[in-house]
Amino acid sequence: MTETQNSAQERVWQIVKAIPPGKIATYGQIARLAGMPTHARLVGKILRALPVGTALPWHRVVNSQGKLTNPNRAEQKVRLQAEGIVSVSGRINPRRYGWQV
DNA sequence: TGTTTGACGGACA
DNA sequence: CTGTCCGCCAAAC
Repeated sequence: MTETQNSAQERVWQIVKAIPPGKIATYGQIARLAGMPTHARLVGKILRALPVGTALPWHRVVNSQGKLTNPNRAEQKVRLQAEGIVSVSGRINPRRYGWQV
């Protein structure tokens, strides 16, 4: 494993960890903040590799359409609701819950 | 080293 | 609104 891979991974972790409670961010947004504007999919890949029970708020990451696309979306929805994030018709309103950086 | 995959995104019908 | 298509590119295969 190279250092660039490592730092990319750590940057993503750092950014996800910085998402405020009650807010959500998109994969593309995280990729851009990490300096990899074209690697939204890589963000998903990195999050997928997180250990179960990680302290990172992975549940605050959704796609650009405000939808939950991960394999564990049921759990994610529960966690989001626990933070007061309401989805309308299966979507999250970015105007209210989007993470303004 | 060539091919496929994918927690994406945006354009389009 | 839903569904389809394509560009993207590191990883996995």
